[in-house]
Amino acid sequence: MTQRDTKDRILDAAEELFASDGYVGTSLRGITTAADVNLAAVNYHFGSKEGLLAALFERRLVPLNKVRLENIETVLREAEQKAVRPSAGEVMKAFLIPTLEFKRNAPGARHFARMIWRAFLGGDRGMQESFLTRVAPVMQRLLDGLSLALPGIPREVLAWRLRFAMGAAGQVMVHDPEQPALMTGLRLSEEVMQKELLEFVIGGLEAPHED
Amino acid sequence: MTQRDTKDRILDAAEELFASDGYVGTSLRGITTAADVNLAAVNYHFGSKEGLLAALFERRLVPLNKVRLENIETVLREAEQKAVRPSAGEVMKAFLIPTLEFKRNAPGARHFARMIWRAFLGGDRGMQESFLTRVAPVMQRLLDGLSLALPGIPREVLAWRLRFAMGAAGQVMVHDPEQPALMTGLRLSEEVMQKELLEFVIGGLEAPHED
DNA sequence: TGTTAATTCAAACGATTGTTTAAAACTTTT
DNA sequence: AAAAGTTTTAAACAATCGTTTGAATTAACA
Repeated sequence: MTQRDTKDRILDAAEELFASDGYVGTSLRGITTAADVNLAAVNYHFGSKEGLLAALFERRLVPLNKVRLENIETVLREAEQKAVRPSAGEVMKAFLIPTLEFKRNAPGARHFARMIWRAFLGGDRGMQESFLTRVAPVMQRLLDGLSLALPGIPREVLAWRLRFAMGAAGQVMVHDPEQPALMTGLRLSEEVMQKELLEFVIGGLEAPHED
Repeated sequence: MTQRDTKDRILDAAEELFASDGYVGTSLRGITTAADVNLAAVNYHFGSKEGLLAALFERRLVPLNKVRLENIETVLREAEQKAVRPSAGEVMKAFLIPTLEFKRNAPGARHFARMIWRAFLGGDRGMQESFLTRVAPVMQRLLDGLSLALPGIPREVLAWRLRFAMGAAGQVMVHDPEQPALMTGLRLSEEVMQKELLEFVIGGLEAPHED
């Protein structure tokens, strides 16, 4: 089973390099050297550099999105059964908690998390497209949930608040404890940091709205 | 005065291309073609591609930072004179309003704004460094102001909340109305969008904090 | 074990990258 | 108007990019 070995080694090296140097900033030679495989292996196993990127998305994002969507649906279903409104915090946690866990747990996933959020936050062009088409359905349901939770706030406004929340969350996702800090005084543990993110995001989502 | 003409044409073309394709994703040939100047002009006038980037920062970021810092100092000084605490909203507005205005007003500055926030949000490596060293002093004073405004919240937590706020603000800054939207239902005018950002950010900064 | 298929390998492909060169064209100064 | 300085130009530089090739090697099946 050298094949699966080679493919996985390439995927692992690629997501680490894509995360730190970006898609265009990473060369196939850099990847194959890090993975200790032949240069041609990428084109043999994945067809092209773009094919490699697609395989990375398939490996991690698809299962993650499945969990996130299920979580959101569960919150919405339970609220409906009890005939109460879900809270903005519940809805947002249904999305954010698996997302944050995903980054914290799997060691390789951490790099993928950085890569994916760089794409979202406005990074490489090619990445952004592959990424957006895959998360769009999750975002839709998330927005549905927030609409239910905060009926006093127009949907367009909520769409923007959701995007703001994503921007804030991205700061945790792209944060690398090993890298020099963006600001001094950012020395919180990952867990505390994530609790703080939830506080901030919920505070922002539920902020009073005037027309 | 063909010289100044050439330099400015290069700067204008560069900030537009850097904004949409990133630093590594943009070639000098693309820039010089768009600027309608000879390829060698970049190296002649700016020394190198990196020198061009530095010149871009110098042209826009330095004066912007000056305004932002003055605004923050004014808020802090006035609060001190009145012997009251500044509000988190006041402090944050002192930074955000010139920032958002900067994007909205100058037509070329819009591209620079996108470029700069892409750098902050985790884009190109070289950009991030040039950028961070220049905004660090502004961030420090901003954090000082927030510490005054919200004495009940530890400084490390505030540092993270500030970073979250920057992540949220980045979503407005990188937003391009001409580009396909990240989510459906994001069809607000720039002004409304900016008002919403302030609501969200202040709500997040002032969110209740538990240890 | 012999045959076929899948994988790895070194080498090269053309295209594009940032940068340099030296002559030509243009300005400014004397 | 001649000289000196500045800017523009076309051409080429070596380096690197993603991709392809065909032979060498390994694995799977008969």
